[in-house]
Order: sequence, then C-alpha cells, then structure tokens
Amino acid sequence: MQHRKLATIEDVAAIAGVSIATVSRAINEPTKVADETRRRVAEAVARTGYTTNAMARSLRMRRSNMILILAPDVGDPNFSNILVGLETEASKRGYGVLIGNTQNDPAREADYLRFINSNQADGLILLTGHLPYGIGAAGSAMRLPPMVAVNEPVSNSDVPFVGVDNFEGARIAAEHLIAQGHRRIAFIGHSTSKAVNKLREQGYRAALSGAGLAIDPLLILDGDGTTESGRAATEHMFVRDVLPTAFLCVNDATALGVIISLTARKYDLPRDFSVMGFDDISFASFVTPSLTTMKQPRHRIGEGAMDLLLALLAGETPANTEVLLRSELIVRNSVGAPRRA
Amino acid sequence: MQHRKLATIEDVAAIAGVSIATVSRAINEPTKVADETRRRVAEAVARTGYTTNAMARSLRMRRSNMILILAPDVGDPNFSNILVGLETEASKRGYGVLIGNTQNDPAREADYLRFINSNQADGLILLTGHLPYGIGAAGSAMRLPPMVAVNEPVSNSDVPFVGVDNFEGARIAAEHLIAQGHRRIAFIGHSTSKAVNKLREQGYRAALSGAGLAIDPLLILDGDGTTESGRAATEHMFVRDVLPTAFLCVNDATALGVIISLTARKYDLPRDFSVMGFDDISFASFVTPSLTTMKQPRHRIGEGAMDLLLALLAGETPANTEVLLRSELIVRNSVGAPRRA
DNA sequence: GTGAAAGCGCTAACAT
DNA sequence: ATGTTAGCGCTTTCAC
Repeated sequence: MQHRKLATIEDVAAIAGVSIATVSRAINEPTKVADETRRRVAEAVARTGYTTNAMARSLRMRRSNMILILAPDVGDPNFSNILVGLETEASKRGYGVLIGNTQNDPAREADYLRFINSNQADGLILLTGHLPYGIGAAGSAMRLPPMVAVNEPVSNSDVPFVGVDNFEGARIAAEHLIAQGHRRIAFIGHSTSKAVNKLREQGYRAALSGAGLAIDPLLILDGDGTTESGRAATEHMFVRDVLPTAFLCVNDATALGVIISLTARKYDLPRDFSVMGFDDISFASFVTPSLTTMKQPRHRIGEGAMDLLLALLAGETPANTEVLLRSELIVRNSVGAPRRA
Repeated sequence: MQHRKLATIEDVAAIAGVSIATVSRAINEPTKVADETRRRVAEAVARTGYTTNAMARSLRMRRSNMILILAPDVGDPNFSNILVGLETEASKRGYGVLIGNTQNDPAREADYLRFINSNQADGLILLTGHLPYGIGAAGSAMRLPPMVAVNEPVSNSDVPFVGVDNFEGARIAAEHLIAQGHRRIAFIGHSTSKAVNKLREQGYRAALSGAGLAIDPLLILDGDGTTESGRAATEHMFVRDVLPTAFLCVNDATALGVIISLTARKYDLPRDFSVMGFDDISFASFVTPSLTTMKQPRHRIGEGAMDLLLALLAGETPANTEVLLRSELIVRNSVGAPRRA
C-alpha cells in the first residue's frame, strides 16, 4: 500500500467509465450530474481512495485555500487561544493555516510575503499591529492581499480589525473597583504610543467621571505593559508618597509587577491595596493573590477574525470594518474593599 | 501596482530575450548558465518583480516545501516554544509551516492528512503522541510521509523522536531533593500507560537507589499529570497518614495541585514540605512559593525536531532515531531542607 | 448531462 | 550553454 502511486482524477474517470470533466463536476458541483453517474463516481472514488490534488487545483483556480498568519511571537500566551480560534474556524471552512513567526524582524516579515506572492496563501491575518515590511511601500509590485488585523489594530490604515473592546472593558473594570468602595484609583500603563493603552485609560477615565470622581493626574502613571513597568510605577508612587487604594493596570503583566512590588513591601493584598489586571492570561489565577481581571474572549476573537477574512475573500464587503468583542469580568482575590473607606 | 497581473516566467524570458528554460535554470541552477545571461535574467526579474509561482512548481516537482504540524492543542503552554523552535528552523531552511490543531479528534487528524496526500506538505511533525487516525490502518491507501515525533514519542513505532531526557531529568530532580537532606521523597504521577510518567518515575527510583535509599511503595502515588491529580494524591496521603518530606511531581501542573492542597492545609512551604515539578511551564515562577523544577529546552527541541525531519526529507538516514536533550534544574523557592532532618 | 480540449506556470528530459 | 517540449492534475469553456 505504502508507495502505490496516488490515484488521480483520470483513474477515477476510467473506473467510473466517464470523462475527467464529469468526475470533477460530480465532486465540485454534484447537482450538475445525473444521480446514477454521481453514484458511479462516488464508488470509484471510494475504491481508489482518491483525494483531489490541491496543488493542481490551486494552480488552476489561482487560489490555495490557505491563510497566512503573521505573529511576532507564536508562543506568546496572549496569542495562543487566538491562534486556536483562527485555526478552528479556518479548518471548519476548508482552509489551512500557515504560520509566520516574525519576531518583529522586518526581513522575516518581508520574506513571508512570498507566500502571498506565489498564491500559496489567499489572505493574511496580522497579529503584529502593523503592515508587514515591504507591503505598503509605494512602487512595490506587491499586491495587497485581503487581510484583517487581530488583537492590535494597524494604525493609519483601513485594515479591518477584530479585537476586544478595550474602552468598555476598562470602564467595567474601574466600575468594579468603584463599586467596592474605592475612590482613589490609580491607572498604571499610560502611554502616548500604544493604542490599546490609550483606550483602556479612556475607559478608566470614563468610569471615574461617570461616578463623579475627580481624575487625579498623579494617579495616572506611565507603563509599557511589562511586569517591570508595573513594579517601577508602584515604587515611584511610594517615593512620591502619593498612594491610591486600588491599582487598575493596563494588563495582567503590569498587575503582576504591582503585586510583586506591594508584596515585597509586606503589604497584605487585598486588605491593604486592591489590584486589577486586564487580559486574564494564564498565570492570572496562579499569582497570590489570584488576579481579578477582564478576560479577553480570545477563542472568539480568533474565530471572528477568520470569519471576517473569509468573507472578504468571498468578495463580500462586511458592514463592520471593526468588530469589538466584550471582555468578561473575572472576580478573584486581588480586589477588596478599601481599608479606610 | 496593486492589481497588475503577476509576472510569470514567460514575461521574464521575453524581457531577457531567452527561453523560459533558461530563466528557470538561472534561478534554480545558476552555475549552469552563462554569466551574461544570468545577469540579464536577474535584471528582468527585478524589473518585473517576478516570484516563482510556488503552486506550479510544487505541482511539477511533487513537493511543496511545507511541513505539517499536528498538535492536540496549539495553545498549550507546553507546546508554545516548541512551535517557535519548529517554525524558526523551518523558516531558516526555506520551509513553511502548516498547523493542524487536532483536539485529539480522530476525524480532524484524518482530515489533515489531505495536506500530505495532495503534496501540500512534504513531512509531518507529531506532537500528538500517536499516529494520526487513518495513517496506520492496514489497507489504507495512505502513504507514510517522513515524520518525527516531538515531546511525546509514538509508542510501538519506529517514528524518530526528539524530546527531553525524562529519565535523566527526573533523576537530577530527585538528587537535588536528596542533596537538600530529604530521605522520604514521594513521587506523584505514577502511571502504567504514559511513557513520560514511567520514565520520570524510573529516574526517581534510580536516584533513590543510587543514594542507598529504600523505595517505599506507599510514597509512589498515581497521577495523570493534571493539577487535580496532584491535589487528590496529596489528600490521599493525609488520609492514609503516610507523609514524605518532599514531593517530586511528574510535572508542574501536578506540583501545583500538591501546593494547593498543602497551602489549604495551612502548611508553610518550603518549611514544612518541599515540592518539585518538571517542565518549567510559564506559571511556575508565579506560584507561591515559586516552583523549583526542571526546565525543558523547548526551543531547541523544536529546532532539533525540524532539523531531523528535514534531514529525513533530504533522504539522509540519521544515526540517531531518538534525540534526547537535557533538562535544566531551575532552583526557586519550593524546596528547602526537611523540617526534621 | 456529458465529453474534448485548452491551459494554469513551472521543471526536466532531450535535443542542439 | 541554451532552446523545445512534454507533462504535473486539475477546472472550465465550448460543443454536442
């Protein structure tokens, strides 16, 4: 069995006693073939174990049924379930998924475009937050493939985006803190460059304003989303001696930094301070105290993005060029009532 | 630029004033072409922005330069860096990587084989621990593609394997515990079915025997590698009132279960008990106490596996059909001297 | 409802 | 060193 030559459409046609055109139709447009003929073809297919050769089909049809996913780091826990969602949806719709781990290296980004150029991939999913190097360049012979951005939008572009509603999520988070009685709530993760940070900060501000609370600029600290930035910001607050009762962090990694700093200073959480994150990455439930946070519907984000891309591929022009999914409040043990309420 | 028809080899040939065969040679076997001709072709390629159509080439050559990776769950933190390693090496060697998330569903496994059948993928990486459903079946028309198993070997097969040396790693782990003064060391994660568990248990036994310590069957408990199994095993020990001073767990997830159980019983770790894991998955450093464990060289495992597969594809017959990499002892805070040494 | 034949873009055998 | 040509396996007009 092992090395027997693979059956082709000709083999099937010979066995079924029809032409290859009929076999092709029987498989791809069953309604255009007589019942009896279809039955004979099906039988021949079964007997030969025939599968249509995707390369030949792709060459002829000029499409590969493959999607290229460009991500800076496939191993990033933030991406993992998005990838699963992307793959699941693609697979369900008969598409294969090709991964490109770019490590934010322009050379690698450019290199992966060969898949697009040579029709090895019909569409592109961008987890990188920017167009691959070489694709936007004026005068480049590159044609723009259908694409959608996930997780992080592509700034200054009209690339459709699927992701979480950061504004709304941060607002819900801040409102949760307020509902616990907090009035002095810090926001850790201010950034002038990161769109995600900006939106979450806006959500924070909206919640405070909505509750009639003043916004204290001293309680809004810079942060780039790393654990170290969370630690540094917290230390900075102690140095300045301007302290909140609760820390709303731009993401879980930052929150971890805050917790590390607070724990090192022997504070008891959440008795002395409350800390909230955003994302619900895998370690969130293992930290002590386990982290109250906003969970991103990663799997659904992946599915949604792939669904949108396939719609684009099918020539549809979807109404929404921006799909925002809601995050979910996950209550764990890092938030309590303020000590001196 | 955008939608101009892609240049083909004919366009290039026309501009360079040579035949398409010469263009093909100039690109793929440059030495077989005169310098001047090569130069002209290069110029024409540059002018047209020509890239060879991979579909046509694959159809003709019967190979795609693609590798299919079958994994039960691409999002599994245990896999993440292995995937990165696999992808990095493949990309470096001019191969693309296709991912198949099987969810251990036989139907999906079988479905993904269409990539192999239709030459869309030349080789297979198995992270599943078993042959895909439908591939081994007697009488199946499926040809066996070159493949290598990663992380978990395929039992009862001669599929080459690349992974960590579980026996050696567990022995080093147990020896670390012994070196801290422990004499009553439990092994959590005995299994008659899982090869990984068996090997790690053997490493544990070897270390104890090597140190002249008796092996107490009451200190070896069943476990399937889940957090829950770690918790259950620990509770069971308290019920039986047979306690060790240290727990060597078959993996980090199990160790987490042990820690949860011990912490719930108000024990202070590592003062009252020491706990060791295996794998060094991402949360290991975030648990309290942070987990002393054996780190798997995941990135190198991925690279090594891809390297082996590409060697197979090149027709080489590698000396080693089993590549075992060494794990590394990561000392954190879950291990100390036994309380009553 | 079905068949004949063209052709997708390329590589490789053969010829020169 | 270069050109001619046959196909890789399929889909899709165009006839019948």
